[in-house]
Amino acid sequence: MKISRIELNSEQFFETGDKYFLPHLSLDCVIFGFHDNQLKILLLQWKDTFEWCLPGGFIYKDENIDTAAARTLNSRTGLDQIHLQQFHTFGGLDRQRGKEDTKKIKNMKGNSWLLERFVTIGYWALVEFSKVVPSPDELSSDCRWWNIDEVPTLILDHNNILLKALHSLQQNLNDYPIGKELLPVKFTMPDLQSLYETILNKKLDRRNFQKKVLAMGILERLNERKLGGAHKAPFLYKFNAKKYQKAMRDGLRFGLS
Amino acid sequence: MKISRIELNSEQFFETGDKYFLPHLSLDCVIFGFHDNQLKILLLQWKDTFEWCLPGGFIYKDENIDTAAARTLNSRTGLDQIHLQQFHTFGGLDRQRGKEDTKKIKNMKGNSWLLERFVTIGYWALVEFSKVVPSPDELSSDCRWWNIDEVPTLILDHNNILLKALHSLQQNLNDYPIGKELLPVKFTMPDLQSLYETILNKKLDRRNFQKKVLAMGILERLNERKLGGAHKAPFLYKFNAKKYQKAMRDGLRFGLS
DNA sequence: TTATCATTGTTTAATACCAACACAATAAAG
DNA sequence: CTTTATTGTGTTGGTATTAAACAATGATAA
Repeated sequence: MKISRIELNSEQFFETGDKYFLPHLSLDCVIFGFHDNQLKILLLQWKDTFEWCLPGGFIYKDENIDTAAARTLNSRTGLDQIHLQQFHTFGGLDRQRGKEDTKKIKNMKGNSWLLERFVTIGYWALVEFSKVVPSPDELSSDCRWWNIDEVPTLILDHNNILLKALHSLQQNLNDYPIGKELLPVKFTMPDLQSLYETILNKKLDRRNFQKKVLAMGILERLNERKLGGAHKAPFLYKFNAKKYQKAMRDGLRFGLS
Repeated sequence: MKISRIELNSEQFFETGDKYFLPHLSLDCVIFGFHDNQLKILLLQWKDTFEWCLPGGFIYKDENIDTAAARTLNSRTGLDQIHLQQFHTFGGLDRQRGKEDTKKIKNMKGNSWLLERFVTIGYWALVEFSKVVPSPDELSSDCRWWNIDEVPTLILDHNNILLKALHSLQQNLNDYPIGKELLPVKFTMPDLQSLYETILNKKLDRRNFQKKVLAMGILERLNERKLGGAHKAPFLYKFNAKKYQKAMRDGLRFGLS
């Protein structure tokens, strides 16, 4: 489905955005990628204040919130058809930009709807690093990947939102498969293990890990090895799309028997 | 903390509520209780349309969303200091009351802010059945418990919200202790097992269940038995408050080793 | 008063599962 | 060809889970 919406310039946006968007409500996306054995997230930098923040968005008055999240993700990455996981809604009283920002931010006046208090809906997404084309929006000067453990101080409570997203992702690992979205189509067992270790932030046993993920029944081993490394060449694997999706629906763990 | 807020009558509420509350945003509480071996939830009935719905509320412009949820819970049950678990935010385009409702609902006019499209934040809570004093609000004629499997058709997407809340609660059982909020102070092992079976909607093995919950290390067996039953009198237990809270914080399960 | 009943409390056995370890196979580098 | 670091696979011992056996007990009814 093609999403076509009005594009506002920053002045129009600051002054009349509340004609198009739900007031007091926003969404923020924590977009995870994986590259060079490092977990990364996509951050945006404000044009005038140079502050960093999560890529966020607003919800058109006649738009589903999940659709709005997908639209936001698409705008920053160019990607489509990505699973977005809503994980928490943040509604503290501190979620409001200060009046002093109007002095710094071009075109923003003291009565802008953006200076009101906002409740924000948090989503996270897993995307394939190499497929992303980071794109700043009208209000930002830069959009780029940051290593998860080098993220700077972000505006408002965005560092807290990131923390909660990471925690939600870690919880998710126990119940749902992961990797299809973060890895290239063909990958090795060490690649997958490294991904898990990075997200969970701990070392896993190589041999038991292999047994566990194979037991999930969502992997297919190819008759190919990844050559070029300094040592024994590991097999390449790919996900079985059907079984992967089934596991995404039904989950991998089960409760008390 | 005592919450003191303006009380509006229904006419004022319909006409000027948006002066006090965040527009387009609401919250809904799925309040679980347990009685006669049945899982129950608290529902509210609209005065004029006789439709049933989840007890919901709105968020004052200078109020934290979690505080608003606690206030709503308190208004319907009289209870304080209850853990409220936010589980999902619902933002479909169908979340809007029809214009025809103005004909049925007294004092509601066609331009009421309540007829706009709403995004709602879902919370669930576990409460002790016997301590609740169900109290309708200004707009509702009835407030009472319903067995979870006898819940009628609710307004908008409230049946779906309930379903998601139940699922979230079931997931929660795997990772966090439960029961302190739903059972009286002293209870038997069969009581606790019955609670788990009801929520999970499946039978559990009596002996293994006992071992499992005792292994959690949050129960204390009293030198008392529950007499009056037709057969062997079971021991009474109570929760160790400190250990229970620790388990609530840290969880009971751990991820991949 | 006593046998019966249904349920509870505890123990034990069979099974599945998992962390930890051992060792052979192998691609690249020298 | 030998060395090296890593990968692929198998084994082991311990732990957790499931399942079953059996004794204990409070109420009920003969």
